Amino acid sequence: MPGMDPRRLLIFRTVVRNGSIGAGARELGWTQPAVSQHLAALEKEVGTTLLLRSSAGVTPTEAGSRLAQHAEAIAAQLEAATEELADLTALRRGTVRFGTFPSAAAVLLPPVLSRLRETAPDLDVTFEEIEPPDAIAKLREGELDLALVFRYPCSDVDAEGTLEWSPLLEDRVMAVLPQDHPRAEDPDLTLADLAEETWVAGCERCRANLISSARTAGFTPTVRHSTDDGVVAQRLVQHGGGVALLPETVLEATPVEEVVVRSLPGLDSRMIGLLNRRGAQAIPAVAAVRDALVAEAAPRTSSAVMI
Amino acid sequence: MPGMDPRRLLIFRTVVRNGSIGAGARELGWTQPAVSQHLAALEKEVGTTLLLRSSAGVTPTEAGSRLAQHAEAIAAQLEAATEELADLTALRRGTVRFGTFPSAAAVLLPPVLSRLRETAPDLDVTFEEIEPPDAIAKLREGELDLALVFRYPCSDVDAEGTLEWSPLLEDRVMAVLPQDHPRAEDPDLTLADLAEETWVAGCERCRANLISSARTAGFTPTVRHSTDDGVVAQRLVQHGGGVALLPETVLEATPVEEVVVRSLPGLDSRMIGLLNRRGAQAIPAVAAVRDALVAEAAPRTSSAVMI
DNA sequence: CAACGATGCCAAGTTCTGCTTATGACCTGT
DNA sequence: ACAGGTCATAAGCAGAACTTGGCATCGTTG
Repeated sequence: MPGMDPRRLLIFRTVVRNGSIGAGARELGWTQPAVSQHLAALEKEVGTTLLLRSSAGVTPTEAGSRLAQHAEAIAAQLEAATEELADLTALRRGTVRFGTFPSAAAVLLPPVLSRLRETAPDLDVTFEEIEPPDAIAKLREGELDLALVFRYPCSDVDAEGTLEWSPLLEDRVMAVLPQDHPRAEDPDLTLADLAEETWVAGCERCRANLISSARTAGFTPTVRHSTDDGVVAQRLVQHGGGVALLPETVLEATPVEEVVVRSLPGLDSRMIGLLNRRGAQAIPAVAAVRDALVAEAAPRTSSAVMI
Repeated sequence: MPGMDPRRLLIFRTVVRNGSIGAGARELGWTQPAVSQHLAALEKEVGTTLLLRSSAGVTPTEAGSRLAQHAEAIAAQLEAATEELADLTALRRGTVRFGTFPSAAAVLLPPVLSRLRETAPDLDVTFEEIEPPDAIAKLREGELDLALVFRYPCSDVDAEGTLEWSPLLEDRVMAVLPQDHPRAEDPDLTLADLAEETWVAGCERCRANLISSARTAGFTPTVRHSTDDGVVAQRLVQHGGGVALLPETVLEATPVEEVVVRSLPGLDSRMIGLLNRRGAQAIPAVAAVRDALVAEAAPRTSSAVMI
């Protein structure tokens, strides 16, 4: 770090621009001796006379004019910095790197983006489909600003730690049966009644939820197929591949007519929410995206948790 | 003036470069809370969160990284400024605008310039022939850094005021007679003996000196010709145009064989010296030129006045 | 799993920077 | 000669800012 106080450099600049110490002091809102002392200190710091004093004011020496030029450049840089920061805080600029899990990408994201185009037109939102575990990693490494993730009650509280979790809405898990299933329309159907079925499991974490739910219902599911694609899962069910548990948003995003969707007692919901590094909510651009998401999620479920 | 303390900006920069507040503090030679407080103040000043804190250190927000970039630019500018100043004080750079009166330009200047080429090869000396009165004006206006001027004892102390005078050497005034002058070789010749002669006067100030000297010798000279060119004056004397008073340096610079040069009692000397704005001696480049001139002038006369 | 080491923040105390007021010197112009 | 401009210096005081000490949190390690 150079041994020159940059504040004094700026003071020096205003003095040079004004042609006299007193005038510079007035512009700074200070008294003349204050500025005079600063200039003396600056000259001591740089070890050279910068100004020739006379009763008519001051004129810079050669070293003084060169230094004043540098000071001008620094002042301009400061000006630019404050302006850029103002733009960032006023959302006239800013980028948010946003990651969401696939099914939310289909359902929630488009309206949110269009909402943002209105409220913060100059905000750049770069968006990425990403599974929750990877999202957590990327958030930690600072490669992502905000992530829309889901979590099942059974899942450990994750390694939150430095991350911040804001629940958005509850995504009910539904049972999906083939149309010709004998109890497809049975109003008294429970999860335990499906103990002997073969199952189509979803992604790894959805499968964990299936197993957890089944355990509390008293059985261990026989998993025949595994896919994290909602359509594939439903088609498998449709064609007799088994039964499945799928979240409501997935079923809403990619409805398949030829299957029966049932809400069963004892099925958990998964929570959909936002994840970000602790403190990132303070970043205006991030907050803007969060607000848009909250506004979009609110009407979707009465049990939505506001933040 | 932007409302952001540039020192804090530099502190912020070192913290970002180090990845943690503590490490930044160590580099600055401070304690961690000191830096922490500065960062908090900076964030308050700009109204935005700049760093995301974690137990692993800090990572800049978007605003933080942009600001850090500006801070880098400012630091570089400061670095460049200190370097340039160091060059100026070390005489690795620098320009001196130097003015001298004509006859000195011929005699003193060439050796001085060659001397400077050795001691300060990267020093720019721009040189200008200028009469003392004009030199004073240009010094006042800051268009000249240093001037070599002469002054006669009779001349008022000039309007020194804000200017600084350093005597260099004494320039004796000599009488110039035609070779066929009846008393050309008379060892007892005095100025009073030339009362009835007609005179060739020099420049305005030299003429003033002639009149002043003549008055103390008891007569008023009859001036027939006037010229500020030393050669012309001597030629006029040679061809019977009259007698003249000319400074030694002029006679030395432009010797004319066919005249007789006499040192007479009661003739004043003119002082040759340096003039500069008060305080300009502190400028290294100016001091270098002055030193070279002093070194050059010293052997020329035993009565040289050192500074 | 507990302890350690790293990170950060906060509160309180003390040092010292830095601003003000007051004064004096100097040059300029009337 | 004096009034009005410039700047420097000295003394005093307030607030900034650095330090010390204590604590919370997180990640790692034995």
